Amino acid sequence: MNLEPSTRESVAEMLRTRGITPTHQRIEIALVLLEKRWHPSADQILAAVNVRCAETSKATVYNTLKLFLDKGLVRELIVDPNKVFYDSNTSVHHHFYDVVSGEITDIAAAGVRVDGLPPLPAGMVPAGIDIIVRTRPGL
Amino acid sequence: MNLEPSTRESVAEMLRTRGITPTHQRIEIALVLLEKRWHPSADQILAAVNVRCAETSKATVYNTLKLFLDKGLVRELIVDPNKVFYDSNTSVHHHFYDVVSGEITDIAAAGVRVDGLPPLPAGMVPAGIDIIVRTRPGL
DNA sequence: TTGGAACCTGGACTTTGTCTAATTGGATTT
DNA sequence: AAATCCAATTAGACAAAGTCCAGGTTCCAA
Ligand SMILES: [Mn+2]
Ligand SMILES: [Mn+2]
Ligand SMILES: [Zn+2]
Ligand SMILES: [Zn+2]
Repeated sequence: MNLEPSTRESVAEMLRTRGITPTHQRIEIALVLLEKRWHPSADQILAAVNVRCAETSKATVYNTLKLFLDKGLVRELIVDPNKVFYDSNTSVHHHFYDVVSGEITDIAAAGVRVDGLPPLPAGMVPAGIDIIVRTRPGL
Repeated sequence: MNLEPSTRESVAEMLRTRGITPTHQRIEIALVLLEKRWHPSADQILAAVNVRCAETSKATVYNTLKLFLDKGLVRELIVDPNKVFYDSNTSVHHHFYDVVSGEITDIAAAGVRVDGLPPLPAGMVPAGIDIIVRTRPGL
């Protein structure tokens, strides 16, 4: 997903492009995911979608996130033992993770090079490399 | 933790070295963690410790894992959305993760080089780099 | 022998996420 | 416009992983 000025209509169009019927709830969730560069959990998304009044259910948030994941609109970040975070930036990149505050920051993939990895286990095909640089507030 | 022929006594000694009073349960759990090169979840550890008869409780397994983690005997692997895995190999290394079977394989750190990472966010200090190479059974 | 500290335990509880059966709503047909 | 249909949504029950606590056990030192 790209970070551009997102009107409800442009988001609907983008969903259609990817073969997703743009319902009210799906548009709201997509808007929340795109509204800024962040890495929200399902809970945060639910809360953000329902700031004004409850219009979307927990089940729909989970259903929609799984749908978006499936259609490649969103990426899961497994970084915290307690919850999954969602990343609307689907281009290849990596993350800083502040183990104290839980804050996540993007690392652009351009320039990052990993050398010397051994060959994959027999019969395996690559499905992505995650680099997580864990950090802590300085001494 | 090191992978050596582990008698109950040698494990007890090792725990003492790290300032951990070696109780029956803690020794059993350490033995399970060391018995082979694997990356068990808390559940698997509980099961393994209790193969013969139930001698250790869930609470103790979680308490002990947290204690071991604290004392640097064990490392957490955050790789699966559903459960934490524990790694008795505390030397710096990385992992293959088969997203289908869930199998985890070590990648020796020797030879792996990461270049071009941006500077850490202001005021942050490094707390470790995790590289997870996700794989899938071939086409 | 007794007192205390550390340790262990069952089970209640919390959090995150899944599932299902019932309902809604919007497009399509008539 | 009314009826129809089906995908999407929903409340709430459920499941899995993990935490917490109050009471019980063990062990050691005095
Ligand atoms: Mn958890
Ligand atoms: Mn979960
Ligand atoms: Zn990101
Ligand atoms: Zn490992």
